[in-house]
Amino acid sequence: MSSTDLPAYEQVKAFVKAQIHSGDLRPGDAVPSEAALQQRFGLSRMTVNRAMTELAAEGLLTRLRGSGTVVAQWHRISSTLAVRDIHEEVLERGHRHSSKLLTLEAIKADAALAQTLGLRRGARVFHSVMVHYEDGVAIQLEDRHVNPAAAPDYLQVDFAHTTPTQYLFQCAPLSEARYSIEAALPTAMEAAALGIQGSQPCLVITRCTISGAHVASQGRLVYPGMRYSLQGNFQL
Amino acid sequence: MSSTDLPAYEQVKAFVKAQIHSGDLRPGDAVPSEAALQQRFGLSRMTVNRAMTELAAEGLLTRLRGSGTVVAQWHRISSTLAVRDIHEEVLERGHRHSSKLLTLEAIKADAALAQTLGLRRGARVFHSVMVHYEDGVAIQLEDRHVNPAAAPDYLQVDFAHTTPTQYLFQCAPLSEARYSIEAALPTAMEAAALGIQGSQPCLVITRCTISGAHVASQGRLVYPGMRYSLQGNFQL
DNA sequence: ATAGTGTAGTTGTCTATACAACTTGTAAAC
DNA sequence: GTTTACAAGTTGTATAGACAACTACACTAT
Repeated sequence: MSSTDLPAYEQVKAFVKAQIHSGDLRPGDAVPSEAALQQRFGLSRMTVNRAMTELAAEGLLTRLRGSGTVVAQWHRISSTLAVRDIHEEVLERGHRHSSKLLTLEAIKADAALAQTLGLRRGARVFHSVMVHYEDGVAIQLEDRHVNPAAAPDYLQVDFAHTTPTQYLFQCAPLSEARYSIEAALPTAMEAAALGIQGSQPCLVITRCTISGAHVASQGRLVYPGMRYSLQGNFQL
Repeated sequence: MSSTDLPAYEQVKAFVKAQIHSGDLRPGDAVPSEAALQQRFGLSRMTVNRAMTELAAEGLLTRLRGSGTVVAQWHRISSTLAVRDIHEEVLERGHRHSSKLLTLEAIKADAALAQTLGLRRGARVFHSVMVHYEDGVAIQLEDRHVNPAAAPDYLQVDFAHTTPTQYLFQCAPLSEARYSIEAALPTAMEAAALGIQGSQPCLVITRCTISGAHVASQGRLVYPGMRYSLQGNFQL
C-alpha cells in the first residue's frame, strides 16, 4: 500500500528475488523463515506463505517442511513454449498466412509409426503434408500422421480454411505432448516443397501429442534454418 | 480426506483438469465459479481459490476479475529449459565429461558485440572457446564473450577444473536470459574443432545472460545435429 | 433509442487462527 | 557413549470472514 500498488505478496517476492539477483543470497543459502519475513513486513503468515510458495513453484527456492527454505541450486527458468497454431502465429506477427496441401491420404502404418501412435502394424492411419507460407515465403513443412481414433473425419476436413493443429485442437483436447528439437538436412521432397537447397540446414521439431488415452498425432515440422528461429526470454 | 491423501486443493485442480482433458470443457468454455466449486466440494473459498489460481498460473485457465473463469485458448505448456552446466548434464546421463580449451583471451569488442553486452565499441571483453566431450565424442562447442564487469578474473580461471557456465554462476548470479535456437552450418573453425564436416547441420543456441544491471555474457553453443537434440515432455 | 445507474456476481487480496507433519538440536535416561 | 524423548522451529494445509476491484446486465430516466 505504501510504495507501489503491487500486492503485498508480490512485494515479498520482489524482496527475496532482489536478494538473489544481487548475489546477497546464493544458491544453497538459507532464506529468512516465514515468521521472520512476517515480522519484517508486518504481514500475516498466509501472505508471506503465498509469496514463498510461488517462488518455490517458480523454481527459485527449495522448501522443506520442518527444515526451512534455501535458494535453489539450479536457476531453472521455465520458458513457455506454446503448442499453437501456425496460422495464428503468423497473423500475430502481422503477416499473411497461406498454405498448400500436398498430400491427404490414408495409409497403413509401418512398424515405427504404429509404435509411436500405439496402434498395430498395418493399421489405418491418416497422413497429411502441408506447406505453410508467411507473406508468400515457405516457413514450415508440416508432415503429420493422425490416429483415426482421435480424429475420424480427418480426411474430410477442408484444409483451405483450417489447419491440422486447429482441427486437432477441436476434436482431441491436448493432455500431453512430447517434443524433440534437432538440426537436420531436409529430405529431397521437403527441400523441393520448401523451395530451398537440400544442403540447407533445417530446424526439425518432432512432436507427439497425446489426448487422454490416445496418442492423437505425430508431427514432423521442418523449418528452413535461414528463415526461422525459436526465441525465448527467461526472466526471474 | 476421503479418496486419496491428496490435499483438497489438489483434488479440485485434478477435477477441473480432468474435465478439460476429457473434452467436457473446451477452450473458451466457462469454468464453474469459486462459489459453485466451494459448495460442490464443501471447502472454503480460499482453498478453491488456491486451486484455480494455480491452474491459471499454469496457463490452463484464464481468469478475469468480475467476469469469471474460462478454459484458456492455448494450452500453453511450459517446458523447463534449465540454464545449466554441461558438465553436470553429462554426468547425470552417466557419462564422462571432458573438455579442451582452445582460446582464452581479451579482445576489443566490435560494434555488434559491444551492443550486445552493453559496452562501448572497442571496450575490453574476454573471449573463450572450448569444446566439450561426452565419453570422448565432441558434443558442444562453446564460444563465449564475457563482460569484465561481471567476471573480472575470467582470464585467470582454471578451465580444466571448472566450466565457464559454472564459474559465471558463481560470480554473476543469473537474473535473466535470452536465447535463440536455430539450425545452421558450422563455421570452418567450428567444424574442425568438433571433428565434423562443414556441411553437417548444427543446432545453434545463442544465449545472452543478464546479471542485475549488466549483460554478463553472450554465448554461442554449437551442437552437431547428428549427436544432439533438445527434448522435452509437456504434461498437463 | 440512448445514456446513466445500480445491483448481483465474480475474482483478487489480506487477516487471524488452527492444526498437522516434519526436522533439528538438546536434554535426559540408560 | 548410545539411545530415547522432548521441545522448538519450520513449512503445508485448511478455515471463516472481510473488503476491494471489476464485469455484466437489467433497469431507469432522459
